Amino acid sequence: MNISKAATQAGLTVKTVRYYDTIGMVCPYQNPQTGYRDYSERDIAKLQFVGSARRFNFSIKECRELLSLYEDENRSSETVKALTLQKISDIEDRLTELTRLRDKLAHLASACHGDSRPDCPILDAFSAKNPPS
Amino acid sequence: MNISKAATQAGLTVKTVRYYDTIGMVCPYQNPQTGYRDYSERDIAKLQFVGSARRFNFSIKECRELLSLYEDENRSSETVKALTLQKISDIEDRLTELTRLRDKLAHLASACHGDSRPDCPILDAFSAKNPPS
DNA sequence: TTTAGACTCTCTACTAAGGGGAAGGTAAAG
DNA sequence: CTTTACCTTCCCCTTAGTAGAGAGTCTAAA
Repeated sequence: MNISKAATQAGLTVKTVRYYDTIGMVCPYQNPQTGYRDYSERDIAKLQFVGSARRFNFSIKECRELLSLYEDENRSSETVKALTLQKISDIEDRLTELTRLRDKLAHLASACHGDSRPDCPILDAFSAKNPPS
Repeated sequence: MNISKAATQAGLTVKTVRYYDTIGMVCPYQNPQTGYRDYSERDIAKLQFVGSARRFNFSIKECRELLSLYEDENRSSETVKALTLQKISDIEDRLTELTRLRDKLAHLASACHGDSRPDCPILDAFSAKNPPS
């Protein structure tokens, strides 16, 4: 199967699919005469798998790990679950951080009258030697 | 003031401070004999300002905008407030997205028994043609 | 059979925001 | 005078691709 059809099937762009080949993640048979890539059903499944995992915020490196587990008939689901729980924990850290950031900004915005006058508590906060925590 | 002291005062690394010069954001006087950068008090204030804004998740481009407002005696606080509200909205979008992601992953993790057996609903979900929304 | 258009290939450069380290000049202290 | 600390520019590396150039290939219609 040609790369554009493979990309469509997997819900990815052609560029991305080609990239996944160059980094050695999903490497199809490549016709030595024409250089054209030829994706098998198994390759498509792998592309779909990686696409899903990426949408779930797993990094390329983590996708590699998941993919090797996906292909390993003797895997233990324990390993996959551990990776997933770690990812959840990462996301929650990021959530905490972003929430705090939003609250601080909202606090500053509410203190700023937002009119044509130049004085502004937001800029004041940014220029403070010890910025508000 | 030398770059390392300037960096310390602003809570940034030397590399970052030098970078802010090369991109034209905070450009100190540079001794033409030695090439050494010499940061004034005003430069330090700008570095601190940018550092704060960066910590508040503003991009370099946005920091440039904020910095020019910071330096503009005739600014209106309206502009700054608008930028801040936009940033808050961006953060909230990201929060929504991450929360949804975490919930999906948590759902998958709870369905996985996580033992030494190979069957795993997480991998199943990733390999599904129509991945779970 | 030729040719136009669609598809593919590789290669390079670019993105954001710096970090790491090399090679070499300068300043301050012993 | 020498050592050490600091400074400079330069280049490569990071993530996860995206954009585009120039060239080769495939397919369908004229």
